Amino acid sequence: MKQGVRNHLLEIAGRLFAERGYDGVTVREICHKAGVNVSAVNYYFGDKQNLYLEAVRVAARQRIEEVPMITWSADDPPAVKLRHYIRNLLQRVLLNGGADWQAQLIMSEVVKPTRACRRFVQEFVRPNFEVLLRLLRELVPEELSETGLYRVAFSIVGQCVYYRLCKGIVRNLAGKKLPSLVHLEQLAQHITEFSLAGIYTLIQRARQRRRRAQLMLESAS
Amino acid sequence: MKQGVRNHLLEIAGRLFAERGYDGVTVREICHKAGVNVSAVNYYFGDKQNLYLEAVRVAARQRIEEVPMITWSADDPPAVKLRHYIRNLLQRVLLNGGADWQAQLIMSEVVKPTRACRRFVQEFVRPNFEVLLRLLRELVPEELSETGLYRVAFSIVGQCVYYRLCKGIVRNLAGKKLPSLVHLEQLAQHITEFSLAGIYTLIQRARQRRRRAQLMLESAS
Amino acid sequence: MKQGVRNHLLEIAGRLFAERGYDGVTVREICHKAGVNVSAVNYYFGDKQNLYLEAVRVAARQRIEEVPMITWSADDPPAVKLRHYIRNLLQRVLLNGGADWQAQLIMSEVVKPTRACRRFVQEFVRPNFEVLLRLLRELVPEELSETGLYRVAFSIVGQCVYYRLCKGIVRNLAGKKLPSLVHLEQLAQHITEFSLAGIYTLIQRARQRRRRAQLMLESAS
Amino acid sequence: MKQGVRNHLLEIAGRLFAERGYDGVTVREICHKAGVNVSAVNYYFGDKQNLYLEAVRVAARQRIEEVPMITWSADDPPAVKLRHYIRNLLQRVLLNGGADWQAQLIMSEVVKPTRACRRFVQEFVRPNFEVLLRLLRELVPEELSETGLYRVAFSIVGQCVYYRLCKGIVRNLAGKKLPSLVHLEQLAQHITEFSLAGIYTLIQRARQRRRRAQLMLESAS
DNA sequence: AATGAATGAGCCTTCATTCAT
DNA sequence: GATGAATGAAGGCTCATTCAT
Repeated sequence: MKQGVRNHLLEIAGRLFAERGYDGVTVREICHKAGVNVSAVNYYFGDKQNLYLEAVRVAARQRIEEVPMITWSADDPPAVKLRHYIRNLLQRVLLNGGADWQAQLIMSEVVKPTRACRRFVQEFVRPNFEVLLRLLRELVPEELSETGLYRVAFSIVGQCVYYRLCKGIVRNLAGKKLPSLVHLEQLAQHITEFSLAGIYTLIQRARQRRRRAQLMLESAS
Repeated sequence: MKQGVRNHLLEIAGRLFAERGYDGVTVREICHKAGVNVSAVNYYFGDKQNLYLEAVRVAARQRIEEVPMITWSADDPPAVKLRHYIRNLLQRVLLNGGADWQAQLIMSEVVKPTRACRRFVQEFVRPNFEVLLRLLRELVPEELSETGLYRVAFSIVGQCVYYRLCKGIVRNLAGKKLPSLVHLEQLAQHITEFSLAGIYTLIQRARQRRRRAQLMLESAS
Repeated sequence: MKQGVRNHLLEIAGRLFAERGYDGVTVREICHKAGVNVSAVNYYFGDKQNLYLEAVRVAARQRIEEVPMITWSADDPPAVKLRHYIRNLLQRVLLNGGADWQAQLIMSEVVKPTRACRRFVQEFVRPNFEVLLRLLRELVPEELSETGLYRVAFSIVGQCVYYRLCKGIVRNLAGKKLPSLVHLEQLAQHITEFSLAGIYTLIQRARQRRRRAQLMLESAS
Repeated sequence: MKQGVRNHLLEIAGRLFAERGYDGVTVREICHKAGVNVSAVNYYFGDKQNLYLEAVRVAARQRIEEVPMITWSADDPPAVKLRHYIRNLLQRVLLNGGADWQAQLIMSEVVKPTRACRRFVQEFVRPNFEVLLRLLRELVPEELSETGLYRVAFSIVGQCVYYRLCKGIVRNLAGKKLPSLVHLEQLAQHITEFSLAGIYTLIQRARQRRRRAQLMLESAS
């Protein structure tokens, strides 16, 4: 029961921070809505800042637990792995049930990292990104430059997180089409296909370049 | 010189708002940094809120003036138009020179619209989006559903705005590769190719579906 | 001791409000003079307005407690009742000891009711006035019109409250005679006699009018 | 036309000050409603304080001009003079047409004199009061003490000014009877009769006291 | 003579935080 | 361990006033 208050506080605070931002929420309101004393925040977390930090941390941890990184069998074809990765990312990013504030909170930090969270956020994002990079390396052998690889990775991630970051805009532009648009499986399918097509084109183009270079080499010899 | 103070105030305020958000900036600081009186904000704009609103408006207007929407000749092939559109969007979104705060400010509103700006932002975003939709309709004839079309549009926009929205993350993950990554022309080229590949694939898939359906129809007759 | 600060604040604030009016007093000064924090007013009363309202309320309540409405025995002659009433009103209205600000504050509201206090003041004044009306009805039977009755009542009240409302003027005009002028018993005696004389005259005049009317009636028949 | 602005300013300001008090009115509003520049008040009057002072002065002067003190023929019976005096006072005090703010403004100062106006107000009130005192001396020969005389004078003045000072209360208590209650002639008639009755009673009582004293003197000799 | 842009003191209030209990 | 009364720094804003024109 002791931990109960602390967790309850984190839950309430996270939700409010996600909704209205750090400055948009007062300690009083958090405590009031949590049904505890005004100084509970300071008592349990020392600081409003620290409460915020903890809330983000908890949000991230819970999100990861709820949607753990998939583990592939080594012999899965890379294209399948990519689909899994994308669906995984979308799951983390898209709303699911009542814990939407978690994604919202994390995204706020991703977009504009607080000084308190900067390192934490990086440590949260980087591993996921490196998994994606390794995965893409399997798809696109040595033909593609490192920079090109990063661009592909960002293209994929960008498509996914857009639905969360610009949620308000998407909702407004989509209108009645919204539910079918953000349908998880279909969306994952779309982004995967769309991206794979892009990747294959890049590969072909790289191959063409290589062949052409070889031909020029041969004709030159 | 009369307009000087007002504009200077907008410049300073916009920069700070973009950096630290509405609540993260005090009127006092704005005025101090602008080298004018504490009550200058109230004098010129009546309100902190109104100063913010005006700053966003100015940012958007300036951004549009600096990077006006391209006008295509009617006989440009759609693929070329798309490249133009994407480069245009990237130009608006990516940093250029000292006026980076403009894009930053607009993006903040796009991600989480203030009540004061909600309508304004929608009126700012929607027209651009509809240009894209019409453009995509030229590329993907009747084969693609409306929902599919929206997904493609969002995929394209998502890739572009990602570099701004997650600027901090991109910078951190890219490290030394950052400059070459965000090189405007190359980036526009990449996203265009990547997206066109995706679009063509969708078209082919749609055609295949149609043929298969026809075959089944013929064999059934 | 808990209530101490709150009450002290009410005392100080009431005194100052009575002296210099609502706008003439700052929250800072109130708190400073009360020896408490600047935000104590907001803490205890939420609002400067509310502090004022409460101060007026307290002043009225205390005044009523200090000088409770007299209760007559039913067989007291009306003239005696009137003397009691007048002395009672004078007591409430005239300065007594250190709590002069209470009467002052109430009178300010009577003269120019704040929107916040309007209803409250009416509810405070009306009952007292109706007691007077009933009392006068005992003195002046059906001979006097309702309007005439009200005029008498206002004449009585006017004489009493004058000493408070125009206290400054009275003090200045009276000079050294002030203490003997505002001597409670003598003043009550004066106003009672003065008013009773007026009332009796009105009654006689009314009776004469009635007799004359009767005579004309008889002579006409 | 030059004086026009100054006078217009005084008119507008007086009206507003009477309505909402010194602190309840801003210089900006006065100037705005007068259709002149923001700094006109400072230009013409140097000060807000000074504008207020002038406004009160003007109000008093105009009031005196509109309702000049009556001059009696020496052989008017004192009772008639008193009726004139009372009607005169009521005229100055009661609302008449659009210039009600003048009386209101003067009364505010009478009730609570500003430091700026204190002496001025006294000089305005005292002469009128002394006229009344002389008049009463004609009615009540040496029988009445000085203090008694003052009490009578205050009783008369109190009845008159009550209708202005407690205008709000009177209006509220009187309800529909208000118009007939404040009818100038009738009200003057009432207060005169009421007061004369009181005076005569005092005289008779004084005479009785004297006779009794004489009788005791004679029986003692 | 008259303007109005600009000033800065000061107001009420909010808020995170502390400290005695 | 937990409370909540009390704090004081700081915030946005209003307002009378000034000064260059």
